[in-house]
Amino acid sequence: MTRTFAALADPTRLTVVEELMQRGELPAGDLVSHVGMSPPAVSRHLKVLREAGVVTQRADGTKRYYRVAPESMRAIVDWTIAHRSFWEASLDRLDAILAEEGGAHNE
Amino acid sequence: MTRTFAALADPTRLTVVEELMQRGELPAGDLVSHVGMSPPAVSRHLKVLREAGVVTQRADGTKRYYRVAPESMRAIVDWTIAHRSFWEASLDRLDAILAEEGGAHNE
DNA sequence: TTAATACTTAACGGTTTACTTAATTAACGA
DNA sequence: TCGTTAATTAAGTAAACCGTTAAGTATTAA
Repeated sequence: MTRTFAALADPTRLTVVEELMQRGELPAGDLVSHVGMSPPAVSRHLKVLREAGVVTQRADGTKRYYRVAPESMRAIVDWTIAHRSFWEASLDRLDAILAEEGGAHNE
Repeated sequence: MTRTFAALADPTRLTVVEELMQRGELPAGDLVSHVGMSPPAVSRHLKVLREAGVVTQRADGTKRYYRVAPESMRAIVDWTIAHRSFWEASLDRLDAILAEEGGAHNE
């Protein structure tokens, strides 16, 4: 889990992941021009994401197409769900306090 | 968002956060004995978590009680939800493939 | 086979991270 | 006030991270 979080802890990598989720699949070159950084730098970031299982690579000719591995996103969702009882309850309580302050009750 | 992920990208800090979510609230000292590290090291980790908004601190006498800020967990949930259409669709498709392979359909 | 394209790996330097022990601050009790 | 407990900040060091340019690999096309 820490490896997944570490992969998303860098602004460039987070941008790449969000771009890939929006566009579906992109070659490394497109990501280079999108993040405005040297190809080697982007290549290293992609390697980190790959080794963390956040993205997968597909080769076609000289191009390497990348896409986000949905399982990795699911892993994050699952982690939050595993501790849902904590933050859900806490936020419900917060909601209740705010509602009471506001003078209204959401039953 | 990267700051939150970075805070959770360290094994010691993730352990601390999970422990705090389970137990609700703990003084720094309890976390020190739980993670088996020197007090200064844990203190620095707690500072990182605090500055990332992942935990909050409450002073009582000489003790500093820590708890997880539910908003930070919610922020992660919201981030996954913002991109849900991507990973949900992808995994549904995967589910469909697996279901077909298994010979069964989950309507 | 030679050249061009797409990308990765190598090598290097500067910054950040994460631990250690030692020193410091703050609150409480005798 | 003095000493103890709880925690933080200071200082120092080794490792990891992130960017660059230069060099290498592989695929396509002339």
